[in-house]
Amino acid sequence: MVHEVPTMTAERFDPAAADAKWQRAWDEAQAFRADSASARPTSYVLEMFPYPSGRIHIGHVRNYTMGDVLARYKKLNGFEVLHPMGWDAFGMPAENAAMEKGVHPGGWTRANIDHMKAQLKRLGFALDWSREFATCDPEYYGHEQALFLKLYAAGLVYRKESEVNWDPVDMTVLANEQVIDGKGWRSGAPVERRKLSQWFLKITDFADELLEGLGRLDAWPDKVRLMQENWIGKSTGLQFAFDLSNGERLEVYTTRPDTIFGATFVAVAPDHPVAQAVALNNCEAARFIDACKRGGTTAAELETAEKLGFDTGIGAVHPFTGAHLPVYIANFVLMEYGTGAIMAVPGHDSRDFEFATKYGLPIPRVVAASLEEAAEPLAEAEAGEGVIVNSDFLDGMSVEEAKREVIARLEGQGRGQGRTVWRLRDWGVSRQRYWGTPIPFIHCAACGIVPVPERELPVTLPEDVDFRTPGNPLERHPTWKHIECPGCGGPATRETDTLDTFVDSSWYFLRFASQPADRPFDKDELAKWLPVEQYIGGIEHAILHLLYARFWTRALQHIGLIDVAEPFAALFTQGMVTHETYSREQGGREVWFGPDEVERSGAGATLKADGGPVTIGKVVKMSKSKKNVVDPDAIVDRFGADAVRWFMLSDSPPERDLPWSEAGIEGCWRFVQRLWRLFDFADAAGADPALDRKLHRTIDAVARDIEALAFNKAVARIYELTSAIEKAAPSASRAAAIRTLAQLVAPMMPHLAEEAWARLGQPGLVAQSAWPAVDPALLVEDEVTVAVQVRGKLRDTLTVARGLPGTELEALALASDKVQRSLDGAAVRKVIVVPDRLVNIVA
RNA sequence: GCGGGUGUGGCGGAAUGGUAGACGCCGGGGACUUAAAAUCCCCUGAGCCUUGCUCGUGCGGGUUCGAGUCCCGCCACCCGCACCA
Repeated sequence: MVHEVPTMTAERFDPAAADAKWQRAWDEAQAFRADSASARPTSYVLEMFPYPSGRIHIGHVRNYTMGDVLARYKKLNGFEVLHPMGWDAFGMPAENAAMEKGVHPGGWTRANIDHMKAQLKRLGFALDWSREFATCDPEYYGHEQALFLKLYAAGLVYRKESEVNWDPVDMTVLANEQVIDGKGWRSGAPVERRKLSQWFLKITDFADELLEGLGRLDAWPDKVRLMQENWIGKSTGLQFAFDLSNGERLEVYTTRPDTIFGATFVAVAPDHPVAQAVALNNCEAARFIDACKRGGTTAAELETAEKLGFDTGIGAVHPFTGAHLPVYIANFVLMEYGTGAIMAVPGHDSRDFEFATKYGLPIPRVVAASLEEAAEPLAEAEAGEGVIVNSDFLDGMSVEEAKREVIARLEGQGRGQGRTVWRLRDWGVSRQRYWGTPIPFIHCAACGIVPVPERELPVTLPEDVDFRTPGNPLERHPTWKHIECPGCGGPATRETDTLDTFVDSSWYFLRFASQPADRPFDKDELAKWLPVEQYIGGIEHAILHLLYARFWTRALQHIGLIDVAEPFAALFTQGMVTHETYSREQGGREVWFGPDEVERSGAGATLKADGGPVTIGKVVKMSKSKKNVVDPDAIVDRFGADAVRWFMLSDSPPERDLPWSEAGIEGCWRFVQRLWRLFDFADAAGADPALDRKLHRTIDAVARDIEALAFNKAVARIYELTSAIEKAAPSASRAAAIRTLAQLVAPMMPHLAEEAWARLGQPGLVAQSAWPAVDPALLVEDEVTVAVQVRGKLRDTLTVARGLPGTELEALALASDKVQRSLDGAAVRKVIVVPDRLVNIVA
């Protein structure tokens, strides 16, 4: 597939020439510039902007190709389309590069952006580059600082001393969301707990709204909505106080007040004040608490962790029965959730069951399938629905009735009240890093925390920094942080923490839509574009990025800066690009080879270097360690942008993984050439009604498939139409079909489409043409094939005029030889006729 | 453990309860060519007693004239969460 022939011929499409030519033509025509003043209906198509790591990954190519098809299609349909691109440019890798290679994070980042931008340009994406920005541009992060100060003024930003997740390798604080199985999401190092003063965003103020809003995001994947719902973690229940035998009171929280008569013990977290108090005079208790703290926090350790408890000897008085329940310190109770203390109901909670079994505590049943089964023993905790039993005044009630009754009674006693508890915590945004947005605050010994005055924004990063020692270079910088207090004029210091980079990506879609110099955005201009009509990206952002972006949007709406509540009307999460792996046992270990080191034939594969066989392994996500990566530049060089784009859209549904294969891309390359040859035809006269129908059905189907993001189906339709055109005899219909085909493939193969459009003598750019109109009369066939079944099994088919009455269809079906043979003389009992589709004869 | 998803030829996958396997890849056969590449045509779920018949959408049941599709019960794999009271 080497392109020795540099010129375009009727027989051969040359992407090396065509791609650059049309990319230049689009640039010169500013074909994809979004005009906020346009009178057309608007459409905002957005793909998650990339982190400038150095090179575009094939996953980016898939993501951006999907968005591009949609954006181009929308434009053909008369929309003013906003399809922007930029760079999520702050973050750790730039600092790592600075530490490893001695380069400046800014220089490293900008060089990466330049390279990746050139890579994206080669793929011919219909992007409005005039709106490009990087989040590390002082203009961008300066506006971010202004927004942060506005949220502060509105009481949505606060500072508190708190125990934080400290990553000892990256030497920074992590949000709860960035701790995975007790390890840092980037470094993988076990996270430590430290006390630090941190900046927080009050996302919990919006917990209810964020949860409720999910219900209206019906163009989001259910999976993502569910993940966010679980993350927000709303639960409703009862908080009430037990009187303790030592004269104190103990607040507990439960979601199952209906099971209160089944409570047989009370448990507190090891760091609960009650536990701490006991430990003061009891060294055995202190030792137990210490042991609990040493327990691991990884998933595996938690799963196997035994339920352990320490009996404090204190009794808790049951509010209804007056019974004294033992109070335990228990390792499975969390201080961070609820009140850090629980009423334990072993009969109906699996953890309590396990604990009670171990310590020989009673396990009464208080919920049963029916009143008759009140005495049935419990073999395991039953958390389901049922009727309340063995519970005094609750007996016979449903779970829901009993919950209401218990809450009402304890509220009446002034002992407790109904309460909603959330799993969601406030978002800690302080990072002890250099390469991020400086948090615009000043610490003054006299005035305390002072916001940087707006006229002094942006607070820019100093250029002269040193990365030879770990930690925050801003902290060590000789002059940067020393400043006069804007309040009292005395000596003060700047905040040296920078913002979590997820803040940068929480409002970039607003800045794309509107970018005045003096403000973050213009409210009226935003109203023209927002919400994003279609957002496309990876499932890995289902919680963090998407929840934060939703929060920022709501917070900005709350303070009146914008008029939208939800930033992304529709969300699509695309699958990964995968590739088979090649390996060989060598010196007792598995050695991996890249696709370019291997010769792949039908059944097997050999290593180019020595001709020996290699094992073809599983098709998995592309990764450096397995060496199963393909480089976008290399494949664009070989096959051109259109074949690569076509591959990205073919075969696999876009939400599933797409296995890359050499054979597959070669097939796409052949199709590009096959299409090209089709455009070499002589005009002819005469109609071809069958081809007309095929064409219009294809236009209609491709449009619906693109709108549903079912690109693989659109691709299949285009293959079918191409075959039909190839087989058709020359006619005016055929000529029209070929012209229309150029438009149908324009969103997917824009370069070939432009070249063909020009070759056919059509005016202007196909990218700016109008999507072909469908003639509804041509969507229906005048002949249909009807299936004829006997006892539900296919025996024959009939080709008849569409709309043939059922009685006639039935007669034709019964007259069929094949039907009669199959019936073999049996009496017909019933005939089901579905006009234009099928006849089923039941004998 | 809880929650969610997926399961269809050698592979990626089509299929408003109505002809299972569209379309692509791989493979096979043929045409063209001195030859190869490219291109074009045909075949390609399995089996059999091959005008045709039987079986076939993870497994077992069910509803229906008719089930890949709906219902019940399993199995396998993938993803998310993780002692959240």
